[in-house]
Amino acid sequence: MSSVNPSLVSAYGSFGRAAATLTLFVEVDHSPSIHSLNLVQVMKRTRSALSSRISPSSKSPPLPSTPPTPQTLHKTCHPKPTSVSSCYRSRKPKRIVDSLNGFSKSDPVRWVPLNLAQQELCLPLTFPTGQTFRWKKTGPLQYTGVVGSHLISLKHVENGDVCYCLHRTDSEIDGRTALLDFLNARVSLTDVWKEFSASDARFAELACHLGGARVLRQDPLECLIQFLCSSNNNIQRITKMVDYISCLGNYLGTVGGFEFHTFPTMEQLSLISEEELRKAGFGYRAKYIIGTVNSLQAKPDGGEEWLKSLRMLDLQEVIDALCSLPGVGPKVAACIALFSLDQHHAIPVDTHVWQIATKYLLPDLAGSRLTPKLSGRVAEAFVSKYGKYAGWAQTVLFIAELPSQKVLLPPQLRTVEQSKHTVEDCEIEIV
DNA sequence: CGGTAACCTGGGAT
DNA sequence: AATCCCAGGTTAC
Repeated sequence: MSSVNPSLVSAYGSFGRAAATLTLFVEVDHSPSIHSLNLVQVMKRTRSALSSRISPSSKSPPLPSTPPTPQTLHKTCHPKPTSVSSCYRSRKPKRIVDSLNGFSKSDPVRWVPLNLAQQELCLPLTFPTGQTFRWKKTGPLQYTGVVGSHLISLKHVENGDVCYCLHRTDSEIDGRTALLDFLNARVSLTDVWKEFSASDARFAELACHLGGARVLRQDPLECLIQFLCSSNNNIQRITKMVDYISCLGNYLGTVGGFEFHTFPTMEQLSLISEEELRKAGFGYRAKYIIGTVNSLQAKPDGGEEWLKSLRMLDLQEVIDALCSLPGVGPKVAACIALFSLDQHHAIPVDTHVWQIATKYLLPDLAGSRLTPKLSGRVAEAFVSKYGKYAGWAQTVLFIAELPSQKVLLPPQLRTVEQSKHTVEDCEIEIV
C-alpha cells in the first residue's frame, strides 16, 4: 500500500464536480467495487453517499467576511456571487490566489514533508468525517484549515505521504510544532491499531480499507463551540454555523475561495448576542452558545484555561465538568473529550455507534432503544474491548458507517443496517 | 430515577 | 402544495 488510497478521492467530491469525480474513479481507483458499476449507478451512489454528510463548502460560495451581519444562515452561505466578490474585495489580499490548489502565483508556497505516511494520516478520512467542521477541501487530496494562528494546507503527495504548507504564519517552526500537536502525531496509529486488530478480526479487515483515520487534538474552545452546534443537526448546517462563528476571529487569508480566520477568542465570542445568533439561524442552540460563553467567562482563570486544564483530569471528571455547561450533554461532552482533551477512551455514543455496539459488542441489547444509561454500557463495552485508545477505534468504526465510506467497502463489511433512504442505493448488485 | 415531548431549521420524502 | 421526518442531542416536565 504505497500509493494514496484512491477510492477515497471520489468519496468527497461534490455534486457540482460529479463529472470530475467519475473521471477519478476511472483513472485511479484500484478497488474492484466501483469499477463494475455503470455510470448511472455510480452517480446514484455518489449522490446518495453525499446527501447528508458532505459539507456544503464546495457547492456554495464562502461566507462573507467579518463581522457577521445579522442575517439567516441561508442568506449568509448562499450569497449571490457578485455581491460576495464585492464584499470581499476590501479585505482580500491583493495577490492572486490559485483557486485550485491555494498557490499564490506570485509567491509560491513551499510544501514540506511531514514524515507521516498515509497509514498514519489519511486526510480524507480524518478531516471531513465529523471531527472538525473548520477544514475545507481545497484540492484533490488537499485540505486547508487553521491551527492556532497558522493557516495551513495539507495534502497527500504521490507516494501517499503528507506534506504541508504554511500560507500564513509568524514562525515556521512554531507552525510545524503546532501542526504536529494538532495531528496528535506523537500517537502512532500503526501501533494502536495493531492492538485493536489483535482483539477484533472485523476491525483488522476494516483497517485495510480505512488506513490513516486519525483522531485530532483540537483546541478545546474551538471543539466545544463546534459541537454545541452539532446537537440534533446535520453536517451541512453545522458547517454553516461554524463558519458564521469563525468570522468573529481574525482573518488570515483565502485559499481555494474559502476565507480562513483564527477561531474567535472568548473575548471575541462574547461580542455576539443570542438574538444575533437566532437571527442567523442557530435556533435554540443560540442560547446554549451564549450561556456556555458566559459560564466560561465566569471561571476564575478564564474559560480557555479552565477548558485546557481538563486535560489533566480523568475521563469521568472531564465529562461531568463539560456537562455543567448549558447545551452540553453526554454525547457532546464525549466528542469534546476525545477530539480535544486527550481522553483517548471517550466514546461518543450516537445512533451509529449504538447500531455497531448492539450488533457486535452487546447483542443482548439489540432491539432496545438508546437511553443515557445504556450509552454508558456501550462506552464500557468499547473500552473493555479496545482499551485505553477505545475512542480511536470507535472513530474508525464510525467512519465505516458513513454512507460515503460504506459504499466503498466490500459487501461483507457493510453489515450494520442502514437508514431507510440509503439502503436501496447501497444494495445495488455489483455486477 | 426513567421515559417523553418540545426545541430551531432546512432539505428531502410522501 | 402541505406535511412529515430526520439530522452524530439536550433540557425540562
